[in-house]
Amino acid sequence: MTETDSLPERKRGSGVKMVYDLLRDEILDLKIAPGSPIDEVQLAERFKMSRTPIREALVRLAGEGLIETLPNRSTMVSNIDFMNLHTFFDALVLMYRVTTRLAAQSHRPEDLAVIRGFHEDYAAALSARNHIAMIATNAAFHAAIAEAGRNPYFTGLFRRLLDEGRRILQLYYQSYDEHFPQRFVDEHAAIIAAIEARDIEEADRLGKAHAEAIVAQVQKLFSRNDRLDIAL
Amino acid sequence: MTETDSLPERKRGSGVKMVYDLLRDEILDLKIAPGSPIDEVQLAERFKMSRTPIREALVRLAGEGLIETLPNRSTMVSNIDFMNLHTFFDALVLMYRVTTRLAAQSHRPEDLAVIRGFHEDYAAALSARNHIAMIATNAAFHAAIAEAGRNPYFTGLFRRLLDEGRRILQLYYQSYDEHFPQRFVDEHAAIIAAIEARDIEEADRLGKAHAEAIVAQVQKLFSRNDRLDIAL
DNA sequence: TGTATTTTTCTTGTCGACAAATAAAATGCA
DNA sequence: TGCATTTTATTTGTCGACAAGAAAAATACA
Repeated sequence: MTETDSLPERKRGSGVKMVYDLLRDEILDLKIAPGSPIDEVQLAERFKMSRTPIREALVRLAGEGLIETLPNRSTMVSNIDFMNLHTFFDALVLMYRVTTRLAAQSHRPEDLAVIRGFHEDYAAALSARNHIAMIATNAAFHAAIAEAGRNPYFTGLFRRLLDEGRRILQLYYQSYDEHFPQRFVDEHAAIIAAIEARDIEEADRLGKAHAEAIVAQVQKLFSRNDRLDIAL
Repeated sequence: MTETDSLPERKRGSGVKMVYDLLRDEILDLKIAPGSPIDEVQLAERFKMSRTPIREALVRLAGEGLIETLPNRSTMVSNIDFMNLHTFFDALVLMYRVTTRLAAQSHRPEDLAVIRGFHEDYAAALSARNHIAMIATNAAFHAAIAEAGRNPYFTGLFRRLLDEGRRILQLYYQSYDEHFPQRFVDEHAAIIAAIEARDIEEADRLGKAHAEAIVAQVQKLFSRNDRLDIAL
């Protein structure tokens, strides 16, 4: 796997960010399975740098709860907490509602252009049956709505939740294999309309319904496999 | 300042946590002013360890937004974002409401004992006019309520908000100098009663009112000093 | 004297090496 | 063979040193 550039010239300080970003994506896209061991030395030689910057990237990931560190022993990708899935979804639904409300209330015209952009990206990703792009653009779409609500704290919290949810959605989408429902695209369109009309209650209602529809399907999926895949 | 233990025997891995905890408290209790520079070398000799574990602690703090790092140049304690205070308070009020509601809904008898314990600690700290203890016990009180709601995600988010708010509350309490209002204690008692009665709507209402009362007073304080202390 | 350029200084970022801690393997013993 | 104990191996945590980058100081030049 020679996926690092050949020239050893690297800008001072860029290594940490590169390793962090890459590992983060690999974890959230399930390219590295939950529970997988992470070896500092291996990463160091893979990226052709010392263990120090690798370690810094790992400390950051641990701070976000994406990896877990057993003192003096090993570090591994965090497991998905299937036991408490519903608590995660409760938080997600709440944030969907709050951000959609705020967007309906405080958005500016230029925000809608950004939101529509991601909306189209999502539709395109769905047509192309590209799991990873669907998840990324869906998150970008909702994050853009949160941004339009103009509350940095909510936006920050929401982004964290969306990222955490990437792994779960990944499993969900993988189970489809074919034929994604067009419904999500339509719901997104309806949410945009409500925001543009500054109809706060309608936006809230749609955000809630949208989130709960997703939650219901994910829950249904996992209630089937609960006992089988408990390790993954 | 010889505040580190004399024996050089330190358990492997404990240094990072110690530095992290200590710096964190010093920052949140405003013992280190926002904007203050942080010198790795200085910390290293203060704690009699190498820069490596110091650095790891700083990376963690940076991950929480408590310090900011200028690439290749310097690192300093983050400034309090006075411009966006209201967005922080909106988030805080929401979390007060949500956690109080959930506690009223899902608490178990043993939770109430814990909550009451912190309630009494808070009352004692208020009588003793101990700013720092008041803030700590107040946060512990509300965190205990969140725990009783049995949603780890909400609890985690809420704790982060409460910690972030410690610096603001610190300024707020410092402005009192004397004579703290008994009202907060009474409001806490009312919240406990509503939770115990499992009266969700009342708990929500009280949580909202409690948060908004604090917010209103803090806002009033800062609208006075806004232009003066903008640097701090 | 005032400005541009070089030099110095100071802090961070990275490295290679070593020590501690734990798990795994090997050994001893009944 | 089965179990306890010692030895080895592997991985993490820590260290001291050095190099890069940027600001501050010093110098050159008009």
